[in-house]
Amino acid sequence: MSNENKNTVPTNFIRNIIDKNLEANLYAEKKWSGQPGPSYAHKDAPIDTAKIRTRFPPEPNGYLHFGHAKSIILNFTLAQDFNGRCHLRFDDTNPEKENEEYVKSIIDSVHWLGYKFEDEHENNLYYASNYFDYMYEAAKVLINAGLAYVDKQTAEEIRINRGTLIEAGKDSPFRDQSVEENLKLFEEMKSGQYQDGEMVLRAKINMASPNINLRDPAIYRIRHVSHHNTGNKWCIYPMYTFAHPIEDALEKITHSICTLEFEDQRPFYEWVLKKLAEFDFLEKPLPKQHEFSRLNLSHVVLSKRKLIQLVEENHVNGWDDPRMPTLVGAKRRGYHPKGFKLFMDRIGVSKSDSVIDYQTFEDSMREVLNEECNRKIAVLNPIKLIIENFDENHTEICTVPNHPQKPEEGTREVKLTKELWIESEDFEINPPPKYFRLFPGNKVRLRYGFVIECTDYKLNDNGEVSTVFCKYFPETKSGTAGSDAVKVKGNIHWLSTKFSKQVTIRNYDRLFLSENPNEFDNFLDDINKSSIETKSAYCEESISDVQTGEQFQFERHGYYIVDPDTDGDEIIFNRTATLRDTWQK
RNA sequence: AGGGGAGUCGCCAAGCUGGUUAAGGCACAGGGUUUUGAUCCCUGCAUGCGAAGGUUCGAAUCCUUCCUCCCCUGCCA
Repeated sequence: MSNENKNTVPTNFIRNIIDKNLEANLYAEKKWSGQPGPSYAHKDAPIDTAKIRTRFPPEPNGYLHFGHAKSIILNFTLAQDFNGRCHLRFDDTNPEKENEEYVKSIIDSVHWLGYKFEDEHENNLYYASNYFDYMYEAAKVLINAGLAYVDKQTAEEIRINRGTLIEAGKDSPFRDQSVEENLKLFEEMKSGQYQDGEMVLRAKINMASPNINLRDPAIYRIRHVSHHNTGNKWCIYPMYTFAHPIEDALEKITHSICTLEFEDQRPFYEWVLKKLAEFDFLEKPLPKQHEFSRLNLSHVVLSKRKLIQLVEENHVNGWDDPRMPTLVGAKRRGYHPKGFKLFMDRIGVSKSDSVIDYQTFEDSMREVLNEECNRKIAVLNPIKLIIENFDENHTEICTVPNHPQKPEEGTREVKLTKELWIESEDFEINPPPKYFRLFPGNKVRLRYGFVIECTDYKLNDNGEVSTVFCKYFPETKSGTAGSDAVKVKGNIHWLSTKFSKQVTIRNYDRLFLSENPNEFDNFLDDINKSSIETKSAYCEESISDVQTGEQFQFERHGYYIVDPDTDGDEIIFNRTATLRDTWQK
């Protein structure tokens, strides 16, 4: 099936791996009972109808950001394209940081991107915390096999004895404790007889391994903390390194895709699965971990810590501030799910560290917004235009297409009168070279209306242009036979001062000035002080019945979305992106 | 003697079981269409694949050495 996609979607190393795995019939006998579980739960189950299984495994300890979008889109499209399934699994093994608010937001964001993990056949929404019994069981399998032990060293001692990057570690004095003793202590850990940090369960591998992750990693710790899902049932919690491979195996994941920093972890991931399969706790085929490089975007900060700081120190207005690179922020900004997908297609998936130009992201959004958005007229920086030879009691109806490339979207009417608002940038007293908008003596077309010629202008007390005067050519009405009798290069938009509505505009710009804000000692020093500009503007009358979330292109300006702050009296628009502008000043 | 990764056009990225002129996208530059200086359409854009050697009729693809960058010493994920 990837053959069909080769023309549209570029291939990547993960697709190649899956192709090979499928050719090798690796999953031909993989069973799936419909519910995650160890070998005994799947033993008599039918062959899995899903050709592959992937998963998106967020920890519910924050809001999803653009980097997560890359992972979500990767995992879900892989599942779609290869006739598989993608699970949404909350990796909630650390009760201290996680909560239900994040769970809800993450589910919303995945849905918003357009992905479903549940349908009439399967509900693939899972929680690692629902596997705690299995993990406890798995830990005992390792203990019984002499492959795990309870260590009473302090955290400090363990750290010191781990050695360094270039020196081997030292064995724990508890490393050769009997299986019985380990079983007893682990049981006591579970039943709450010890304080946080008093002891820890460790895998017994090799304290001299050059890979530090294999120097007897901790796999269970004591935390007397209530868990958002399991409440007070547990006071011991598995570590990510131990829990994750088990979660994948229980769910029969075939391809466990994560970012590059987990590469060193892969040997332990494989160790856990191999051992648990040896003792029949898990059955083959086992999941395989594959790593790709995480998303880096110029002018954007994506570290969870920094995002939290931006919100908590009020440098932005919350997680869904349209300037935040969160998915809730993106939604409010007007960035489109289809734009995210196009963007991901464009940047590809590889293992090399890369920084993508923000422009690539923004341009992907422009491409889908151009397609998706109907047009409206708005005057953002108004000055008055008076048509001297126009009857002041006359209202001329102008027919305006809703989308120039999509006639099926229909037309609407806009009223033209003697007194209009036009954009102050569309008039110059002394125009720069090649300027073809309005200036004294020049002709332009009032878009969808008449050709006019500038006759005069008036300044206000500050010396700024306040009013422009012109005459119009009645025979040049757009859509009529003689409309092109007078040729003009320029074409400007306008709104009747009588028939227009005042709205509020929030023009957003990038939050950080530098390409890489992370290079600053304090990234906050790089914040763009003018990343938001709020102003009042005029919009055509047809705007009055819009709903929150509706998006438009304001012709010759950019893409705008109706903000949730909108209420009956005041319509608020957020600027998603400007139009491309090749007319450089 | 730490280990694990990565280096192909300004930014991404195919190709890498060696074989005609090194895909494609974005950006950029020209041209065309256009009642958005938007969109759209055409054209151009690496004798070069981190560097140097080597093997070969032939190397981005194989070998050797070197250079640069990223990740790893949480009872975080």
